Amino acid sequence: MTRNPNMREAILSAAELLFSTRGFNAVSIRDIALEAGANPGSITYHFKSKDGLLLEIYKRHCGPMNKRRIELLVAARRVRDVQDRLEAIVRAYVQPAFSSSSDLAGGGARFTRLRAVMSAEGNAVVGRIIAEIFDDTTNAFIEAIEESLPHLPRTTIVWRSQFLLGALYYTLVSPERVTRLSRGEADGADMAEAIEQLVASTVASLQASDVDHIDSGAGSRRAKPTQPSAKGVAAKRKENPAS
Amino acid sequence: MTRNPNMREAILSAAELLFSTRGFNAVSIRDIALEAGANPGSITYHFKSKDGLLLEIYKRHCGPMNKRRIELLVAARRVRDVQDRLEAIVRAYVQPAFSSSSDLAGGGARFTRLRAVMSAEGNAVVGRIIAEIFDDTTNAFIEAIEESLPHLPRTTIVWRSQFLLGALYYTLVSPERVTRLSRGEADGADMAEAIEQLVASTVASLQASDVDHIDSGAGSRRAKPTQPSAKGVAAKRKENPAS
DNA sequence: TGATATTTTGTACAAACGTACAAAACTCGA
DNA sequence: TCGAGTTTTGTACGTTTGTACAAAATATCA
Repeated sequence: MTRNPNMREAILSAAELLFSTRGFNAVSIRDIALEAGANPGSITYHFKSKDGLLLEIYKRHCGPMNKRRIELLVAARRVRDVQDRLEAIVRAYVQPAFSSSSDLAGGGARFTRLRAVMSAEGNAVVGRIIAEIFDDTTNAFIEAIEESLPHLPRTTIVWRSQFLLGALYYTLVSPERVTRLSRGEADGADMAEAIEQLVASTVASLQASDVDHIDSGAGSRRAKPTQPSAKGVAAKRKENPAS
Repeated sequence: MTRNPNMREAILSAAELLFSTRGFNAVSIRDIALEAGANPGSITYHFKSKDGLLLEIYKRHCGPMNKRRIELLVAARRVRDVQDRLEAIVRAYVQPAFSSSSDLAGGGARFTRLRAVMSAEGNAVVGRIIAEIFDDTTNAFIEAIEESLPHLPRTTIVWRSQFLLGALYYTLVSPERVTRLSRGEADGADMAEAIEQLVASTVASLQASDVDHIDSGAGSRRAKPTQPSAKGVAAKRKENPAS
């Protein structure tokens, strides 16, 4: 069908790069054309519109990434030791976000960074995709974690999965902050190190006991200390509930 | 000096709201004027340019927020029990990001969300401010954590502080994700709950032992198991180092 | 009140935006 | 080699953008 797929690929790649670093609205079609060595007109030819281009980027990456995640998750659930299994589950979620499963070289981190930026901008085009495509995968992970940590309320797992995704995003958005604050001792752009740190941190977070809730009474409370903590720590929370 | 400060405030407030939800470039000066009930021309009168407006928003919030953080940090460092102290330190960092210390009602979370969005967009105006204004405060927190967890390498603390900030940002950027994934059992917009969950998660993360590094030799390795973990967990990291 | 300073308004403009479209260049099967 | 189909190019369009600026309105103080 397409005689020269190179240009189409070049446009997708250039758009991905620019969108993921500057945001959607800060990048013009002319910017993308320049970066890709293409003519502005050929972008509308291939992708109909700027929104269409963004949509195509998502279509390109979402499938392979989540497929890889599920593959790794299935393997992870078979791990015997609870501690090791939990780590494998978290790793199955994190790893494909950094390195692309498909042939697209190293595009994984770039696409994840793109997702972070679009999420921050509240991009309307992307808004719908998120819930439809990603929630299924995320739910599979939450279920797997629930199974490994049956004492932990689902709501707490959801909160901690939110923190994981946020940490993941921000690591890709501002890696230079890690380098700067560590005074050069650590490299925020070292993806392998980032994965290890993120997995270790998240596993520890998940293994912590549930937070103490102030509504001491009913249902949702089932603080069963799994790990350390839970001493005189509670109910300090009322001074400034925020907007 | 200013005869009617209301309009100036209204513009700042409207800009803050719009920037923090849509991003910088997606919002036009005319949008802000409409939201504030002002004339587009009066925005350039008060703030010189769109960049100047953004800068003024930062000036308005950064000082009070970091001042409050340091106040809470000083108090936190005096806590005797190590566990409680660590929690107090993390809370001192998190709490002012959600609820504004100053008179501006509930503007804390909105400004923090703005910071998240600007960070994701790689906003040039803001780029400089971050390092100058925030790093001092952040370093004070890292030092306090170092003091409470002397066995943990500074680099690891930096990584985990990165994850904390990312989690904080994303919680404000996409609260509806928490609500959705928890099937309505949790409310992602419940700031008090978010703070508790975030503090608990972060304290657990910080208390975890250092990650195992593969370069088994020299210097930076000093894995001294503080908490649970560290079993057969290591060196699984080479399959796909990412871009 | 009248003079002065400050704020708001309305309009204007050059530049950049997303997109459309006809012409040119190209590819490839027959 | 020819001709149909595909891709690329160049240009042009109507909008919207950030900003400038003179005029009008408003507040402040003698």
